[in-house]
Amino acid sequence: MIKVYTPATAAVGVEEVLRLLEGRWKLVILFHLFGGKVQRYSDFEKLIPGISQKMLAQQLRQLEADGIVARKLYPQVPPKVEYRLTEWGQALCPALDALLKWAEQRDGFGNPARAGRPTSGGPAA
Amino acid sequence: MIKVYTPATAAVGVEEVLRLLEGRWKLVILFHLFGGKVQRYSDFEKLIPGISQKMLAQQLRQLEADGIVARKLYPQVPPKVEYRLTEWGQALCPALDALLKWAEQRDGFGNPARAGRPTSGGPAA
DNA sequence: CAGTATCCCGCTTGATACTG
DNA sequence: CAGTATCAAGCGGGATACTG
Repeated sequence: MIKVYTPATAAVGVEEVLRLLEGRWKLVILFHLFGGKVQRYSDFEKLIPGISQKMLAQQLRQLEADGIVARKLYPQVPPKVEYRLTEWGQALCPALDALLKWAEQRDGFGNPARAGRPTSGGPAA
Repeated sequence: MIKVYTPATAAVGVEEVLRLLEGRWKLVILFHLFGGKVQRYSDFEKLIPGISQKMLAQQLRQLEADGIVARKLYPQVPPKVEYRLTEWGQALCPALDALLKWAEQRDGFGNPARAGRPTSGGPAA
């Protein structure tokens, strides 16, 4: 079954994907899980400096609700929880790579080295 | 030259890309330009119901500043302005397709038909 | 250990009006 | 035709404190 998109439906489709990925910390979380890695709640707190417990929990819950990460609770005291990617979540990796590759091409197309809006750069602050 | 990413730098890279794409109307605009299509300001107003002049202008300016769309002004009265994608902007299309394809795979991985957060679906309202 | 509950602030968006 | 200017609202996110 091949889906056909109009400009409007394609845009909506991509927007839905972006909505899954938007959120100040989701990408970092994801990239700490790609490749089959498994992390505990406290691992993320160490791996991601600056994140608050509220945000960590919130972003994880959303990723879980969206079927991207899987949560495994070990009912013991003290509690132990593991996070890993779902199969579908893993499948996201190549798509994100495509975006990265696209970004890398930027200066390859005779683009005048982004005068307008530095994406991060500018002279080292 | 092959770029090497850590979880953190990869996340930042993708975030930078997402920042270019975020904005209530950018994707629709983009999809109305993919395939070499050229549009005038007023075309967008017709093609995109609900968009205000302020938002249209703003999103176009940002896309232009980011090197994704090119603006061509014909100095005449009344003014005429055309928008098209840059080469780099065109190159974004396959990457977005990858995201769309990923979204389509969702139910293919034994995902329980997204109980948590319907991305749009649910039984026809 | 792994969370939840509140309060507050900034930024993006929307509505509306005006102009070269 | 192709914009700019101004003002207010909504929502995501940060700081902080508390709990099974």
